[in-house]
Amino acid sequence: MKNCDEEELHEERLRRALDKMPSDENIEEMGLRFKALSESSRLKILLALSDGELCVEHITEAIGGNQSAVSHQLRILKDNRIIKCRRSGKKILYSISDWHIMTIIELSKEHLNCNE
Amino acid sequence: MKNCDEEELHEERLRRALDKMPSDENIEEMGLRFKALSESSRLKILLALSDGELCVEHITEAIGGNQSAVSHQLRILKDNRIIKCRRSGKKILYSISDWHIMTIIELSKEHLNCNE
DNA sequence: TTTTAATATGAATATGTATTCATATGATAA
DNA sequence: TTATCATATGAATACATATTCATATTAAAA
Repeated sequence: MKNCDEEELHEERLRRALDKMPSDENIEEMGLRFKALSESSRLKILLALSDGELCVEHITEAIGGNQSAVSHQLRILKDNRIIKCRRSGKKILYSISDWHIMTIIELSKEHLNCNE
Repeated sequence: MKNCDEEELHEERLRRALDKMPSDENIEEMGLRFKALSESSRLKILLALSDGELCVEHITEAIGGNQSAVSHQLRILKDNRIIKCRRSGKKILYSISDWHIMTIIELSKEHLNCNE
């Protein structure tokens, strides 16, 4: 009966998919990166930094909300090595360190604007 | 003093970044998409489906865990219009509907494997 | 029509996460 | 050294999310 062929096709597909499935560890890490991009405030921070480094005050100004919340989000992005920081006088300047991530954000931005 | 120029440079940068900042609504939507990719089980489901449609039983087999958990995650992916489904006999076959998302996952997979 | 197979759903629980407030830190300026 | 400015941190709260278990749904088979 027809279902048997389909069944075999699907099993074959499943095998292929499992073969090229990344390790649990890698999948976990991919998930963590996407999670870092899953909150509006963090996305805004990254978009604000895409033209170059900014101090916390300016970042706070750019995304609205209070300074403490921004600092907490900056920490998450830094812990994920998506941004880095350096001191300059009294200010701490943050900047993008992982440009792969920015590529992904740009891609996603394009898809959103052009295709939906 | 040197800090003044830097200050102006940064204000200018901030202005430029804000100018090309997507709307809150768009940023929100980007965040939602990334959130859908932020859990290992969902990523695994999408990777498993990247070779073609599969029924829930096979998906469950592919990612481990129990059927109910998989159904819940399938629902989230479907609500986000990342996957779709159709019935075939007794089975419900799920498949990718948003190939943009798969491009993003592939990109992220490459970055993970090659550059870190 | 009744039974069975495959999947979906709801409630409960546990865990994770963002935000706020108050305060600590740490470098600089006085 | 002391005071001040910019940022970071911790605790508390409120909200979101994943997972499990038990059960509902629905199409197909008997």
